[in-house]
Amino acid sequence: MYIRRSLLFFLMVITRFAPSPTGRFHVGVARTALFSYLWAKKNSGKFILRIDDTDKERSKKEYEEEIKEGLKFLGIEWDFEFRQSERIEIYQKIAFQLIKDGYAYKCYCTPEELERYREEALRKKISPKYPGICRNKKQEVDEAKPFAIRFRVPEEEFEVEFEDIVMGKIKVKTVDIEDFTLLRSDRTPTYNLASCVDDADFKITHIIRGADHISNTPKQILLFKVLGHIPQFAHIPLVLPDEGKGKISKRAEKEISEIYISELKKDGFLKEAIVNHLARLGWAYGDKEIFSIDELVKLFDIKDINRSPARYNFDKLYWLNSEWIRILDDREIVQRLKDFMNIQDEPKVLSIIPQVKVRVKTLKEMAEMIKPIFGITMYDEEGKEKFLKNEKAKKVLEEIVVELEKIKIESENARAEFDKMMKNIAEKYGEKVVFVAQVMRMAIYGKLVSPPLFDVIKVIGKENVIERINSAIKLIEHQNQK
RNA sequence: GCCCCCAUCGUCUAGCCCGGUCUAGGACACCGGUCUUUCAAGCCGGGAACGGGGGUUCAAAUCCCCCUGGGGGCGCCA
Repeated sequence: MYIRRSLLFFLMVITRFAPSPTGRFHVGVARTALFSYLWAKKNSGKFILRIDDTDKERSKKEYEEEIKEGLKFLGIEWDFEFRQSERIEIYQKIAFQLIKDGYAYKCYCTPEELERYREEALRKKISPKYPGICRNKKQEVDEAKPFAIRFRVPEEEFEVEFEDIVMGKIKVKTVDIEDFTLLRSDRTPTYNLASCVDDADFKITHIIRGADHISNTPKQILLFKVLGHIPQFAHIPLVLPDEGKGKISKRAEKEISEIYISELKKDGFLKEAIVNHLARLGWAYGDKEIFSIDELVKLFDIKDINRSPARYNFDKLYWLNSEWIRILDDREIVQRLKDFMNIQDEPKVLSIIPQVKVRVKTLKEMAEMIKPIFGITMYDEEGKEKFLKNEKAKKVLEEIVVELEKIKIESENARAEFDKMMKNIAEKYGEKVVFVAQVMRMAIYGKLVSPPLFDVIKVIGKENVIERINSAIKLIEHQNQK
């Protein structure tokens, strides 16, 4: 499916997200994907997914899968996708053509030699760029020796200048740009070559990528000029980890699993919240905090992105997630809950959602809070110790059984009757209502925390509740015997 | 060492471009209070920032310079 070349084609915004499948899909990468996607959508353009897998050593299929799954989960859909490994011949052809046209040359320096130059330069504290040894060598010599192909940066001293949509005007002198490699000695293309060729071929209008690519841009512009297509650039500041130093990808190998999209999904974060949070990192729209993806498409603008790096902030993500749990329709919540618990009786779950959704921050927590409705698998130890122990608790429970029998749960004023019952029992045993409530909560839910008791009873059903209370009574008796 | 970028509460940010309306606004987090059968949520309130130094100007968070601090890059990685 190739994008048709038409008049529209030249006006259309085309962005791309070009991850290299050499690592997991984390929030930093996801944000650049999101921004590229938003910009394309906002302009009714196209969004391309390009897998930059020219590094065959490090590229892994599993990472590619994780990236795609992550994008799908977040709702970032692409119009077209391809892999650079499928286009190797194209890059090679162009590299050799560039030699013919005088824009590139063969470099016979060995990796070992280059490494030596580098180390020496670093030791002498001078710029470790390629010294241009092969630049003026006769090109036909040593045809049998392995060679790489390097770009010939113009001799004249001038400034390569570009207007970055986010960063503003950036100028770099040609003397500060080295003769970068286009094709390796094993004939595989480097990132700079493959990336520019593709961006030119697919007529990418806006390259939106991380700020770590700023220093590649002047090189690429030189190459783009030769290729005849220069996109606009928008370099977005990197996302910094929650704490500590260095960029997120360098810390990614470490223990922080919360930065991976797949982990966030597993932990019960909603795509709405993640997207919302990602968008607000380095971008704002007045005082507005909650953005749906549709609103983002409308309101987002690359030029409003901040130039300073933002720190990833879990507290805010949690807050946004709880907000989104409340915003989403209860039926939708039930569907999404299926990844976290087995749901046979949907209506039952649905009926308790309103009481649960204000109490949790993630779907995972939500599932945990709902599960006891279908049966107590174990009693909370601390709660058992506190409320399911002595004779008084037993008496209270027995009393509850008797009184509960009298209440018609479905009737109009059942809730009021229930409240009155609790109060009366508390008074009778010289306790506060809290005590009675907690004893009951432990008996029917097995936990110290639950949705309001009356709602729980309604969902579980009076018969089952009484059964559970009787089990709890037996538990107390059993413990007292010991 | 060289190159590029940045700098407002702890964090994300509004304001900065087009100086006065900023006794610097919002949000998260935090701390009080209130409500309450648990836990939350809600409501009310609180503390909390223009990195430092020079200019320019009647007036600077806003413009200029220096310093400091932070980030990124300097591969036959992407």
